Amino acid sequence: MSSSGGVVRRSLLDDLAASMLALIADRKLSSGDQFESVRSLADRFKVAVPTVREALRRLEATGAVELRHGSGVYVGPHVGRLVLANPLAPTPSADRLVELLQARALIEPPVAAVAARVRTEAALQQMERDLAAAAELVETGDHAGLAEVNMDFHRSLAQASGNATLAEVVESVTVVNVREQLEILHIHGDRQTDLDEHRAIHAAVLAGDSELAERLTREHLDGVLAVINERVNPPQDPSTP
Amino acid sequence: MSSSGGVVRRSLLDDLAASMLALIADRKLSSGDQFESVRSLADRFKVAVPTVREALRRLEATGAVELRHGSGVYVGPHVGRLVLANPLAPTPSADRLVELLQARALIEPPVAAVAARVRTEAALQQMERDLAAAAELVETGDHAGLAEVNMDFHRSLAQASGNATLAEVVESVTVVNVREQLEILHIHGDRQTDLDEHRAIHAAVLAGDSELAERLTREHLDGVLAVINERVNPPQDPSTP
DNA sequence: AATGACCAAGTGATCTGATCATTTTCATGT
DNA sequence: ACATGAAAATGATCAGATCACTTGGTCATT
Repeated sequence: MSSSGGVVRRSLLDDLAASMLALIADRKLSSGDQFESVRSLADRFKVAVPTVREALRRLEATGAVELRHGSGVYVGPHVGRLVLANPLAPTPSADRLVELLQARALIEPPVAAVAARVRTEAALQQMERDLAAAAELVETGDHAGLAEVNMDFHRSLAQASGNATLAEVVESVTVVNVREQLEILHIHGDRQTDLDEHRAIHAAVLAGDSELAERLTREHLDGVLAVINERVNPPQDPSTP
Repeated sequence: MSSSGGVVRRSLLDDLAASMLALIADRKLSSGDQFESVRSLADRFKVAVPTVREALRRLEATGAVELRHGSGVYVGPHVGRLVLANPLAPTPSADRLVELLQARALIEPPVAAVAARVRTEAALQQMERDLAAAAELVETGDHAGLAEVNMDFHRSLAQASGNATLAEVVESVTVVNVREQLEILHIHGDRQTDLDEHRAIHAAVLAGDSELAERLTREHLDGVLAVINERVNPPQDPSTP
């Protein structure tokens, strides 16, 4: 009988996917490295090509690998992550958007506080680059690009906490789909204000003032949330019930 | 030409996966419902069986569908989610485990506070069921089962916040892999104490005392974190450098 | 009538082998 | 040195076949 007590039922595919991940780990491959061709994998594991491809699709779905037509199989950007944004998630509804922002307003301020205490060097520099890029895009009026860079800032802030799991959580809730949704709803805060607030947060983190960083981040996200709430749930006029 | 203005480069597989999700949405299928056979899908979309299977594997990886051998294709438990735990994640290292707990200790207390304000009815009842199950398992000494039910309690707590995104985040960071890791490290807090603390949190939420719920949750998780930290980073003895 | 063994249809899992499409490489010619 | 274009490597898709598992019904046994 099985020694682990568990059922040995794992399908060929489960084994395959696990083996391929193990292979990547053994070779110490990391994001962007080329892996191995589909055919050679099929040969190595003594299975047919379509089977290998199914296993690869599974890995691909979580960002563990990438399949580039005509080029090869590569290690993906999310290999080894614990929490991810659902890559198949549809553009969220307005309600879901509010929920998402509420979640961020709850999670990110404490993360900023930690970031101010830890201050990972690389992340600080990344924040500065994000701010510079944002300033540039405010000038040129590239609103779509600006929205992305602003998200990048929040992710870099989370990186500064030095906690990879926290960074993954924040990255997961700062998904880009949201940008589309914001544009659909024609929600735009004052872009210069956003930039100023981001700069203030960065300064607080740089100074190691965790309380200030937390408060500024909370105020910033609450502000965004207020704008969105106003759009999604227009304030009731008491005179017209 | 394309009406959406986006790049039309999406591969056949992207279209397939998206179409199948749309089909599920159109039919208003939800978790557990039977979908459609692989062969009929291949027929419907005029593609070969292996292609359909690749697309299904992609959906399967995010919990959008399930393939049951000999039975059929079913809608999965995570369809429509925004944030998920990486289903392919390896059992985390000790360091990663500490990070994960730190993240939970940061995120869950404010969630508990919201839960105490909102108090979703169904979630409250679920918490009670979890507590009852936990009490049972404390008696029978089923430690593995107990660890799972304790995780369930934290998930139910997050559910009570009424914010699906928050619940998804909490579920993602309360992955079961951690149980294995805890057992590997032989980390066990006092099980009766855990149960008592969970009961106290539940009571605070039930009473709508958000400050208390937050504090209790924080103390609870900090306690767990302290135990783990002690194991992973044994306190330095100054007399033996 | 209830139970259990057995069979058959439906369905997923895997294989084989081929062909098409894209990328990359590299020899060739200017 | 550079541009060109063929050739090789590689992923994408197809077609059809066979194996394995689940399920529901049949039928004999109790």
